[in-house]
Amino acid sequence: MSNFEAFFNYIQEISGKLLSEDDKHLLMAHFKPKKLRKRQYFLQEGDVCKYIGFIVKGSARTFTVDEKGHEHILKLSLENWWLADFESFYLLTPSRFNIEALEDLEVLQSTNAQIEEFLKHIPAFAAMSNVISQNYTIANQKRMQAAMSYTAEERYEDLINNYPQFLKRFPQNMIASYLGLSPETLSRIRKNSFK
Amino acid sequence: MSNFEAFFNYIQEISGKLLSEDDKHLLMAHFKPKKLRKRQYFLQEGDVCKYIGFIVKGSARTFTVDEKGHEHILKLSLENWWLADFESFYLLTPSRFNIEALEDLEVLQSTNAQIEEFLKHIPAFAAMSNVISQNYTIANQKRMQAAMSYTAEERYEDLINNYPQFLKRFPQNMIASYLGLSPETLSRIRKNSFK
DNA sequence: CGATTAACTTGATTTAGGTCAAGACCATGA
DNA sequence: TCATGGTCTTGACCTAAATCAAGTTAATCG
Repeated sequence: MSNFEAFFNYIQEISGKLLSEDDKHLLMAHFKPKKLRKRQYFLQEGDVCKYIGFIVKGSARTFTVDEKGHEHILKLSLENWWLADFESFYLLTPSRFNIEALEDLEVLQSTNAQIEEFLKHIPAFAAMSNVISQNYTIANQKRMQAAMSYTAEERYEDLINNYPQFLKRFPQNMIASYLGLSPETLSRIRKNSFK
Repeated sequence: MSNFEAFFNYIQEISGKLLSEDDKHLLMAHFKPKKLRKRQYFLQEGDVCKYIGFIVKGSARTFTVDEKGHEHILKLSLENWWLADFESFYLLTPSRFNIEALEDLEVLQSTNAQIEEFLKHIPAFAAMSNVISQNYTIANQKRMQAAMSYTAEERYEDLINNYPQFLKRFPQNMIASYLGLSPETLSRIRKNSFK
């Protein structure tokens, strides 16, 4: 199953450990492939985020809608990223977020209870989990700092440097929302930086 | 050693597991008490964050200084919180942050290499680490959402609800900086909300 | 293929919050 | 004790970015 090959490689690469055949069978037994078409929702506001998904193909956005009906994108996700509202997933509380496929999406998904089992029984999976936690903490810290200390223009430059793939995969208005800008402002920033 | 008693209780409470006498001796052997007076630095920009500290008493702020010389507070920390620039601590890269005691500060500190040992040999410590990672991820997600979708006033109300201790422990200009506001703006917000 | 909808640009105007400046109110320590 | 420096408030002014509006270009789909 080629879906799972990519997934196994990812786990082994990030963790620096090998998966046994038993490990692989356990993962295949409890990660279910799921396909979503563009615009379909992986999670809707108010629902509990029962599943975490590993993105095999496609992209998604995690966003909120405020009282004025404005959308704010918190996260943009691509292949080999994990997809979930972690607050809702860990605590089993209703989510304040929506997660929507921006392109046709293929994920391997599993439940919180299952993840606990993987962590207990698959050393490579546990090691991967620790590395990812670290990476998340670091990325969050950086993003928070950017949001607080940088101007709109600096945040855009930062994105170009850190996530150049985003520019190819996501429409400009999504990027703007991710940066906390109106689409008009981002359009003007791009115009100015091209000279 | 009463410093360590509070620390042990914290680990046991968060992890839901007990520490053996051996565990406690190992922790006491490799967490060093350290005192800083108000205004002293736990970490300076450009240095590698070699130590992680558990705050036994006092408070601190983590901040950057931008090109214009403006300070931005990223984190305010109190008793029973961990103190470090995690990016620098995990990756051993020079830090972009300063960490300064806002009150006389007592921490128990240890190194990255030692933490790895604790994680390997002390189950309660490893469990605590996982819980804290979860809590951090959730808190970061919330804070990012607040920064992106809320007005200055809403962010202040959010702080009152989530961290009421902050108002008693930190001067108003520090709170303002933590919220990404000028001190004048916070002063005006407070004035308006009292009627 | 056209037709419809979504994405992007550009200009005019508004606004939330920042900056600058001055005064009031404090703690702290020699 | 009062001087000194940090903290908070208030007012006048400024600016980065949002909003509103209209037109243009690019995708999508029957």
